[in-house]
Amino acid sequence: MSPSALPYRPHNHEACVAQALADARTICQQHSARLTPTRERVLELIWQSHKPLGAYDVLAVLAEDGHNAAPPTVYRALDFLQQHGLVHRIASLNAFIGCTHAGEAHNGMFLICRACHNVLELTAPGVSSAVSRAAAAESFQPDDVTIEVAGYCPRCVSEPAHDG
Amino acid sequence: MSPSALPYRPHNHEACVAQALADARTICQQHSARLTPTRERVLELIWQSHKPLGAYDVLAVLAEDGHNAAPPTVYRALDFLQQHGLVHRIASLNAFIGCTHAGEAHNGMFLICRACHNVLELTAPGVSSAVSRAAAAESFQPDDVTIEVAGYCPRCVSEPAHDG
DNA sequence: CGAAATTTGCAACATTATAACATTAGCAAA
DNA sequence: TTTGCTAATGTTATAATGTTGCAAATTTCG
Ligand SMILES: [Zn+2]
Ligand SMILES: [Zn+2]
Ligand SMILES: [Zn+2]
Ligand SMILES: [Zn+2]
Repeated sequence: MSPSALPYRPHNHEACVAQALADARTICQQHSARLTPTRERVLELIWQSHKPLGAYDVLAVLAEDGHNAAPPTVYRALDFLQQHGLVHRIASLNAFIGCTHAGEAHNGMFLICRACHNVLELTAPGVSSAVSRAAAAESFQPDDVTIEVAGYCPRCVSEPAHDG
Repeated sequence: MSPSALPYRPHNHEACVAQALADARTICQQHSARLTPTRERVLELIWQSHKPLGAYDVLAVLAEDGHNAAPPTVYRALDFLQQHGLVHRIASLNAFIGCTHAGEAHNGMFLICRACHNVLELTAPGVSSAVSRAAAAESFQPDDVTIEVAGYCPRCVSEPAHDG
């Protein structure tokens, strides 16, 4: 494994974005869903960093684009992207982040840095199975699992803060 | 263990409330914190059922009480109660629920029924340790862990819905 | 008591999200 | 090509949730 996951180290982030957009096109085609210009632009904005973006942040950038959009436009695009597994909503932040496992069946777990605000999405099989067992012990049938861990990323535990 | 956890079966719920309030008094005393009438009333309202209650729901009941409260009153009371481990906020619902492990060190995991809206708080050591391991594998230092599982409770998997 | 700290009241405001309805774009059958 | 259908978008307004700032009241403690 890498010494440090993507969000925490310098990398060619344009490649992240390009890959995400390419994956999105493929997935939407497979789903017979239309990745319209607005939807694609919103996805691109969400991917502009590894930090989650609020719906109104997206809205503001669209406004800079000259796209005179209202809140429903953004929320609809985000709903669409969520539906097709391209973005996740982080409940504890009321914000959205690009899915790094689009297309794969996965149960995301999010590591949210309180200092630099980067978010790392993990697939943690051990966690998923532990949750399933705990739910099963109560005869509870899980449908959707939210796991969000706030704390400090490897870079920020040592140094004060990184906005990278 | 019981065949079915408390929220899912008929029980003397007044006893739940009374116990919660008694525990709260003890805990606040230990913390040298003041469980003022407003705070106690809010805690009682949160405990009125095993379903989470929104801040504005609390506000509405206070209004019925004749207590002319504004949002900050409720949010401050809720903040206080959270601070002392007496209630939890459910991020995926923007709502609050009484803590069933007040006073004990614990990492809550919440089973949220989509049909009857009851919430069961569990202490799941297996889950906590799996989360810790997953975070450690990324050199991430966890601070606060949110685990919320939406799905169907034992009663609602079979029958259409229970409001109990 | 009287100063300091905590708690509350209150008004305004900020942020996040949805409802309702009109309009337009994409696509296929007549 | 025209018609008719569905999905997508535009538009306006509003709902729901949460915060800031300051003044007044209450409690604590010397
Ligand atoms: Zn990147
Ligand atoms: Zn960080
Ligand atoms: Zn009960
Ligand atoms: Zn249920």
